[in-house]
Amino acid sequence: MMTKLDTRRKEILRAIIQSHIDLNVPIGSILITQRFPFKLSPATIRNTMARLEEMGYIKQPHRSAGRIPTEKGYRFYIDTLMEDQSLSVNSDLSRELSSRLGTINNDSKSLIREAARSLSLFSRYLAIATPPKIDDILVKRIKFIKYDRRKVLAVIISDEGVIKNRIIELDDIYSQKQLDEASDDLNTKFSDLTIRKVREEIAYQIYREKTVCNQLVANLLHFCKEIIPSDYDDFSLNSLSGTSNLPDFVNMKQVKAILRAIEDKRFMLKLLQQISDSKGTQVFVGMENIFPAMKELSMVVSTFSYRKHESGTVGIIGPTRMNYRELIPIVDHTAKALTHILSEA
Amino acid sequence: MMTKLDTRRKEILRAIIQSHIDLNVPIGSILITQRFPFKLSPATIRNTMARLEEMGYIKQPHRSAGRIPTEKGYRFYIDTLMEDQSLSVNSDLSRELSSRLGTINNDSKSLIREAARSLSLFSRYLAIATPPKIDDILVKRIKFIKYDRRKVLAVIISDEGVIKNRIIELDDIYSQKQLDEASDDLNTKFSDLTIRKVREEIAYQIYREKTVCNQLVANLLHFCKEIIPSDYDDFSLNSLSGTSNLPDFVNMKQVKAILRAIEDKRFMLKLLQQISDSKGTQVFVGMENIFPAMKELSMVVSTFSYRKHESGTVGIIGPTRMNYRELIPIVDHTAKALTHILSEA
DNA sequence: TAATAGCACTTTACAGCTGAGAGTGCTAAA
DNA sequence: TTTAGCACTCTCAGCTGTAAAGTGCTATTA
Repeated sequence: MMTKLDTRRKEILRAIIQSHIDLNVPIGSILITQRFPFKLSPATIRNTMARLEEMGYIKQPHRSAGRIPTEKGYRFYIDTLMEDQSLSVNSDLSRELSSRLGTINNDSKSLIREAARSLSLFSRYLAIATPPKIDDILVKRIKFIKYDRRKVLAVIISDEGVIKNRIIELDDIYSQKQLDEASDDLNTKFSDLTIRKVREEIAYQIYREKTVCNQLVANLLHFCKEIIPSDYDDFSLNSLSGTSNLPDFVNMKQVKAILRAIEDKRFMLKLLQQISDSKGTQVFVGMENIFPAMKELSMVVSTFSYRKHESGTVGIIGPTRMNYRELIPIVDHTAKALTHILSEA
Repeated sequence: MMTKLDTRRKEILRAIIQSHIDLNVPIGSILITQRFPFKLSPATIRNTMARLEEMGYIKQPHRSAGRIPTEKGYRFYIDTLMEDQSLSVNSDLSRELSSRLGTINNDSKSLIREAARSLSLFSRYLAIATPPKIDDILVKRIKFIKYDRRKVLAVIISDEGVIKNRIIELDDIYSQKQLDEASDDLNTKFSDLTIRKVREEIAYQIYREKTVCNQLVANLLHFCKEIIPSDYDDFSLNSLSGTSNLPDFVNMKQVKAILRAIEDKRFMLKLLQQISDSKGTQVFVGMENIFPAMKELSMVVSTFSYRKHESGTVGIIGPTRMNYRELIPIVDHTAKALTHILSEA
């Protein structure tokens, strides 16, 4: 008996949430009886609603209004009530997405940016994408290219291409051959370490300078220290797309909060940390845990991986009442498509 | 007599515009007599206002409201009525700006981004910055670095550093020496041409393939064609900062319009063309000429130059009633500081 | 003759009121 | 256990009246 009651409650909760997602108004008992074939009178629905409210799944904006889902309600809906739609939508979107990403020649930056753009187009919400964490990328080679009397182009290369380059100016004039020797020296030290390790190693080498016999190498080491990037530096790579969709679903204060958050490096760092720990598509309902004043917003986000290394993130930010049933598969699929395209290149 | 009247009208027009900038309300005749020591009665002010309205410098939002400036009024104010403030403000801001830009090591991208950030901070409006047009940059050298069996890193270098790099995968295995020869070959053709010229030249060379004797060179030529950037491609470099300031001065529709415009490459292209033709700081009052639906917005924008080449732009977008007297010098000074820092590196 | 004071008129913004509509909880009956 | 009925609550849109701000016109003044 208890079980039967429970399933009914679940059904009604689902009905309320789906109705609220569709209509964006507080949902009353009569509306439910009209939209769903429960064969129950409004009064019965009301009783159940009262119970659901006690349990914290729904709430009233004010006395004598319909109910709207709480965050707990959405959470429960997403985790256990919502039926998967992944296949039906994909066939259509999948083509479109693939063709959009397919036209980009294998430049990972543009690819990630285009993924964000597509996602914002499909979802009509704000899309964000962050590139893979660079701290864990393996450094393949450090190369110095002479291109003027004293000017040298320093390039740090990983499996995935150029991580960073910078023109440096040396005190003395060196030949390309000397530079090659120096870079060989450095490469034996650093190659196949992660960027994080390289940074630590450089600091250590500089600390006990004695170990470095060659003056040029010592110089270059100091330059490397400056050039070596860190996750924290390079958030310019964040793609966000669809800011023009923003005003549709939020008020001024929220626009402000969102844009500030996204401009803010620390927020993005926090985000990355939260997400890249666990793989797959995740939903954050009501984001006040991560960033205050975003509490009426949700984020659907997924990770993609770039070759074998650490994963980047793509996702959307939208109102808490967004259509999770449609959007979760879209985000999921976008991330998978990204992983696929990036890995085959 | 006519002259005397004219100067009075000018004074009153200035008073109206400055009051409106300060208070953001329609300005009535009594308010003017209170805020300015004209020694005239409100009735006289009213008569003058009626004349100014006939002439199109001010208008009433509705019958029996105070007057607000028209675009023509702002234009006249900026061009002839506004007294320069450049020195007084600078001493303070100049330090702050220099210290902010000074901490950035000479990476032009970050520098431009930081300039936009500072500008948005100082102005409390939306700041934008576009890097120099790349079409007119001189290509210094094209270099191919082998780093795996078939994988080669192609780097296009100008005076200003790496323009573009990309990993390419060749069909055959070549030694670094072969690559060097090939790149020497290409360099004799392309070095010291502008990017635009190089693009044309590559197209021409590919067209009449016979001239190319070496198979490797022919291959690389095709890769170069893909890699060589164009102005239109690379608008990801646009910096905008202070989007969180946006909601303060515009309504939802405008937020939407602005953000869409800025995400839109074509808009930025149009902007660049309009501006980089003439040097110095310019003001666009009411921007509907450039982008429809931005008509209640103005843009103060200035150009900076990166070494001897084409200039980039920095500026702010704000409400038509922004404080031009303060902001024009700020934008102007930011552009000059950028030019200065970029040129000394 | 230019500047001013006075006055009637206009328009907006705002607060307060009202009725319709939607929804609830409770109670009594099926 | 479910349902019908009912009194009650709350919001929303629309209307009204009033105070405030500002104007243009006209008669008067220096």
